[in-house]
Amino acid sequence: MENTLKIYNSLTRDKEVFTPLNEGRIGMYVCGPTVYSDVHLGNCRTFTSFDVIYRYLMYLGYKVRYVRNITDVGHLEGDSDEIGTEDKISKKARLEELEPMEIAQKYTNGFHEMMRIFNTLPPSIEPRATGHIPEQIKMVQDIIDNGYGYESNGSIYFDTLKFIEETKAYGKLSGRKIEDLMAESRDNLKNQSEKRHPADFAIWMKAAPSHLMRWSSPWSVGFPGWHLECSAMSTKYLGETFDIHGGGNDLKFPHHENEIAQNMGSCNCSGARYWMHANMLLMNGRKMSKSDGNTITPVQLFTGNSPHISKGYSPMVVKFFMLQSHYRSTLDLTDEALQAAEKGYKRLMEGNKLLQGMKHPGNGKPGPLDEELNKLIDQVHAEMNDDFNTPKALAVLFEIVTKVNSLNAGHLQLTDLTDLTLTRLQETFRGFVDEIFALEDEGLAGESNGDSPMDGLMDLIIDIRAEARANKDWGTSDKIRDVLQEVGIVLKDSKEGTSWTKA
RNA sequence: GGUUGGGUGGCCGAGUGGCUAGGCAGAGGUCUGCAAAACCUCGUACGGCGGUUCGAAUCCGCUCCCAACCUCCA
Repeated sequence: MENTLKIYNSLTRDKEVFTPLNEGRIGMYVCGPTVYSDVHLGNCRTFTSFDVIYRYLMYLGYKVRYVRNITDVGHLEGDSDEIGTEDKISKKARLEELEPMEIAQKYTNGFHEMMRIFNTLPPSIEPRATGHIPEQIKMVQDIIDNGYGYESNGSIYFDTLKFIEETKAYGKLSGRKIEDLMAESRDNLKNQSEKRHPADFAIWMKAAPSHLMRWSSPWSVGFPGWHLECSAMSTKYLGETFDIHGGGNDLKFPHHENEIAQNMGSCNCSGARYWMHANMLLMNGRKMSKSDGNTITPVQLFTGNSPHISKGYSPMVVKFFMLQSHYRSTLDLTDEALQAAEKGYKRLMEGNKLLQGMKHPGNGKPGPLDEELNKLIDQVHAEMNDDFNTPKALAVLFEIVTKVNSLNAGHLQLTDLTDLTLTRLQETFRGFVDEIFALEDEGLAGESNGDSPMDGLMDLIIDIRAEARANKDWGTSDKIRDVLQEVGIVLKDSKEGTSWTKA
């Protein structure tokens, strides 16, 4: 098993050994949401994936600067680049009769709240597009100065055709063939377009009179193009060249391709060295889409208020469900799969709790079991090092859970492993559950510290039931068990006694 | 039509030349007053057709099907 970190680089379509630009430090940029409506569940998957990646990089000891933007201007509705096409934020502002910035703030707040619910860390820097208008104007100017931008009726377009002819550096990320792009007829444009070529894209747009969001620039009162903010802000906070750029797979083209072109076009520098793309969350085998009803909101998922699911699933169950697939694979959300995830999540968390509560009796001897456990510990790290393979890492953790349960049930003996191995096991498991996957324990089970009234109460009830059982008073004993079950508490009998968890 | 990635046992989902993925569901067993939980055992799956190879789910060719992107979307 390899113990060096490998990352699949979309740019080269290959897994590569990861080496940061500056030893010990990593700059990572992830394309954040456009805040014009409630968070989409797919966003949650992408940002949860990158949160685990962020956390794992830190777990490995790197100092990571994680930049994730908020796009609050420039993202147009429908077929873009035409004067008069509405900005998503502006449109929503008009519909809700609010200031554009109120819209941006409202949905940014909602986004943050959802990210908290999924127990993800905030990024180191969360820049907003509207907060970086001067930087974007400067980048437009640089692109013009380098000959890759042209003005047309107050708007500035990126001259993709010229960029392709001179650099051959367009289309690599998305696999588009340059010939195909160039072959696109200029007739496609008809007469209404200001663009010279269909592949050109706006980097600065002159604002229509009705447009609510507008800034002065050397060319017109207007606003920056959609792709520009990421190029400008990643450059500002991470430098002209940085380590990792991430985002959803659907941003690969044209967004990321254009970002690269802008970086090259403005400073002739390459931008990100490793491009990472998270794949789509599907439902019933197809991409979630609001337009055809094939969608579910995070809140609906939690409450069960949706025709697509039979009941609600907690945020951590949903997160666990996501971690059970690789970030580069599509994931199909189904009710059955969620039910399976719910049970799996509980098994994992119960296993962790049992393991953390174990005390080594001393006199542990190394042997086959000890060796096996140490192998598993190495393996779980190796799996994560292999392009953040969370499903495989989880599979290894489940193998450890089986061992832990066997130890607990007395089928295996703690004396067959060393004190050190138990400590390693506990640290590794805790590290993965708490620090890397960041799965919170929603069970609220009877904890060993037992200082809440609930714990005292449960101790009493369990004690009474134990007495009844000792007296073979099965009526009382079963009544306690059944009634507790009805209120959502499950009793678990074992040789060591009885414990409880919330159902 | 072009680009990219897929089709794995009942479901979800890893795996990329020989060696158990894992979770859930299902069957049998152990334990238990009975259950639950836990543990043990079990399915021998890789779209189809050819080819390469001692050996292929894994490589090559053909073919069928699916998804995403190509227009805003994580």
